[in-house]
Amino acid sequence: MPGSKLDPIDRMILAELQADGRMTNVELARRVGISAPPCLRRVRTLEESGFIRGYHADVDARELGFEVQVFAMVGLQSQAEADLSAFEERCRGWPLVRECHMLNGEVDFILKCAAPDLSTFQTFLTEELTAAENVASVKTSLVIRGAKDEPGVPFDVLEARIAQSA
Amino acid sequence: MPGSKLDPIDRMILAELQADGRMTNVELARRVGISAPPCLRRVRTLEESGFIRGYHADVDARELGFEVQVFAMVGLQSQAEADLSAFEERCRGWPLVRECHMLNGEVDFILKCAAPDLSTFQTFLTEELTAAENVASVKTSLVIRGAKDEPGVPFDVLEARIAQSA
DNA sequence: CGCCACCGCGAAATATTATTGCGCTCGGAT
DNA sequence: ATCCGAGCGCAATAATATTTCGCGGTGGCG
Repeated sequence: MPGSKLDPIDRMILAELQADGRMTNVELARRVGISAPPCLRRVRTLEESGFIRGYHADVDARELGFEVQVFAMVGLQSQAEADLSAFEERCRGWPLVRECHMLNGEVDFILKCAAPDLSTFQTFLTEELTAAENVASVKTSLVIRGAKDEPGVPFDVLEARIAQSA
Repeated sequence: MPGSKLDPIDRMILAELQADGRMTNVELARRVGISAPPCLRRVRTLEESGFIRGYHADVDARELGFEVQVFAMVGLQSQAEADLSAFEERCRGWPLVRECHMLNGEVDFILKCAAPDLSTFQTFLTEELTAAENVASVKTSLVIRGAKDEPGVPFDVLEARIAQSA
């Protein structure tokens, strides 16, 4: 069972750093109830073992002029592994594509895209995405507005789950 | 035109902090080519003016036991503003819902959900989401695997755009 | 029951970093 | 040409991160 190797303090650390990735180590240590050195050791261990993949500033795309956010549902002609991988690799090369997830169901992939304006996205859509090899269908939906955007792990759910299994 | 108030150094700072949110200020200053104090002043300004919304550790959900990721397409019965807001507010209250975006097209909302296992999600789906007031239809797609996940701004696109408009 | 190796912790010392204040320079406007 | 403001770099100080060291608790084994 993944997660079992983590004690409550580790999970607190993860929750705190997810909420504020620039918290100083002393503040973090204070919040989780241990002193700074072991706290830092725990953080390093969590980083090296892959529980923490990295730290990122959350930059406001709209403020920077990226007014357009689009979800694109992509269907492929062939779902052979080689063709799936090829499409994924192509997505990684497109800067406008920020996320690419493979799905079950009628649609093969969902892409989250960001663009400065509609025409930039349209150009990408018609000349790159739709035109790409093996792409059978693309359905796009513009994001009107965002209501919630908190990537990461719901630690309250995790704690509840651990409490019940104890 | 948003973004015009930022000079190339500011944009470099944003790009660096988006890539590594825990970079020390001296390292950041070194990379963008100025000394530490003005660099820190710029970062503070970017934070206060909202270009930087915050910093977050990127926690590996799968390692923590959240094996299930699902996209849910939700259609409502009424699209009156009050009903849309009510649904958004409900989404903010659901821990399993990590993102909620309002869309154009046939579907009203797309939700990105994370759950420890399928049965937890199923319970949420049937007893909470589908059962919620004003919800007309829900279509879900399980994420088989992720191929790209880099939320944020494609700064290379931004720079190209600024270069051409200069 | 007692002994010993093994972790993880905390306190102190050191190195690194953040932060503040000040004088300088470069452009733009009068 | 001169004034003025914005932004920079430098130096000093405060805060923080990081390493080192010794202690106490725990589990395995004689």
